[in-house]
Amino acid sequence: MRDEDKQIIRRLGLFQDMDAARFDGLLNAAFLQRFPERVVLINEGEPSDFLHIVIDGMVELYATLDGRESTMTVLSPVSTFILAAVLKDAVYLMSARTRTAARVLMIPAKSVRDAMAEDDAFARSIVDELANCYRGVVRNQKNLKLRTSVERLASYLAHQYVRQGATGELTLQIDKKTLASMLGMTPENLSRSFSTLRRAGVEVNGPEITVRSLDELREIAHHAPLIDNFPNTVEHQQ
Amino acid sequence: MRDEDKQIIRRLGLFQDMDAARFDGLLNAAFLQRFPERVVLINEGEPSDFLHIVIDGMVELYATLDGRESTMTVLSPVSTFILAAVLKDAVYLMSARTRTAARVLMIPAKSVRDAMAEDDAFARSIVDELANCYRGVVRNQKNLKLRTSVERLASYLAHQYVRQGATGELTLQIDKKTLASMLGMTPENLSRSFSTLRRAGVEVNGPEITVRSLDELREIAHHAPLIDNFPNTVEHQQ
DNA sequence: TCAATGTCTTGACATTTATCAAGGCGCACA
DNA sequence: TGTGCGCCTTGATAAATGTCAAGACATTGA
Repeated sequence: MRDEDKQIIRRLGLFQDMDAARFDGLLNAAFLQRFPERVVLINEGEPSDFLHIVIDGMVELYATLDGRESTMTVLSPVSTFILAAVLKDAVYLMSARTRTAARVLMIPAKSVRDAMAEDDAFARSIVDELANCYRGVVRNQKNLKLRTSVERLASYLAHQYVRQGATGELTLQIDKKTLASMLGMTPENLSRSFSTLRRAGVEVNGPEITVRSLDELREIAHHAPLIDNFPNTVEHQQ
Repeated sequence: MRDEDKQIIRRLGLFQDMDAARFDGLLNAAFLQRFPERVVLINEGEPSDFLHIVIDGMVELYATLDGRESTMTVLSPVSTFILAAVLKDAVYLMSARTRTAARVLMIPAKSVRDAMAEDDAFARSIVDELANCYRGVVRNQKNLKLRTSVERLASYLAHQYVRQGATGELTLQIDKKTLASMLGMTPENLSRSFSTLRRAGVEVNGPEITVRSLDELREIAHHAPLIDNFPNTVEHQQ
């Protein structure tokens, strides 16, 4: 494992207060895997063997019920996922697969639990991380229950607009089918939602989106800090 | 505060490993409030002043966006809520109000944070509690995204069926308007979903429900342990 | 006792969302 | 250079869900 990657991980809120020797020990037990796109990393229902950290590439968390499937979120670097399952030594509630070629750090679950048991500072960092994740899911659920699908799309675009530098142009990081599922609608519906937003100054060219006015988008979305503001760089996580 | 109530709280997973003296200190700083029904305890957006614990009665957590409102969950004793906001010293993401007359223990947020900073066992109990809550919300989100409204109702009834002793009879603990909102539908829709379930042996008499067969309900709901099983007695919490 | 109120249900209808089918487009690959 | 394939869009239609209005019923309080 490259020292550069080690530094990236060390800088994560989860690890930065950890005892140095223990951090090294944890990473020694871990391994950095390279995966091609569309590889399933985790199946829901399986026991949690590893804490995963996306170092590079994009990873989708999704869930299934009978034949159905729904994208819960898409993670970009650097994000941990399935922390809660690892801590509880429980089965995964979501599945995960790569969307692009990706590098994923996998830390044995037992090592994480042991580190938490021994390192008080690490235990407190975990509290902070979990609290963040928890609040992320709550925001997500509010988004789902309080907004229509067009509003969710507008809110998503407004979020990406800011995240990608507020230039008025943004690129969808994920394909539209996955985006649709993440926003809780069908691909056909997403297409139609985009057309609805055209009259609000949203132009679509494949994955390239032009936005006339952030405020207009936010008005449509009924922008609300208690749903849309992401306090840290932390994205949605399991 | 009655010693009996103290014992109840002490037995919660969150507090049972805590240093005894610190537990007493925490409770001394706290106060047990009695509220009539329909009293707003918390408004979303306000800074988190207290960790709340429902000792008696029912408390609804809900969220709003512009004029809209949605019930996130309804808590019964003994449940903590808004733990994450307290730990992060952040604003509440949800509002709370009593549904019945209720007794609520309120522990000053700063006391909780101080206790976590000083008591390592308490910090680890918090990790466990947050991980539980987190997984609860994830299950909830899967429920919302993967099931139709009739299926969500069937799943709710199946859950209550078991929870209330699997006698074939159960009583709705909350009014139907709130239940509808919690399940993500309108009251009218809930009524119609109940009629749909009639052909599956569900009889409704006001809040009294008779269920012919749990399996039948579960089949309709597409029962799945990874959504519906509640590992501990812990109910949904913030 | 009766009016007033709130809850729940039902019907008619509108809107939203999903499904099915077809076709355009770009891209990989033979 | 096709040719197939996957992705996306569009149209037609169906299903699910929401809205509005009315009425039944129980509860409360004057």
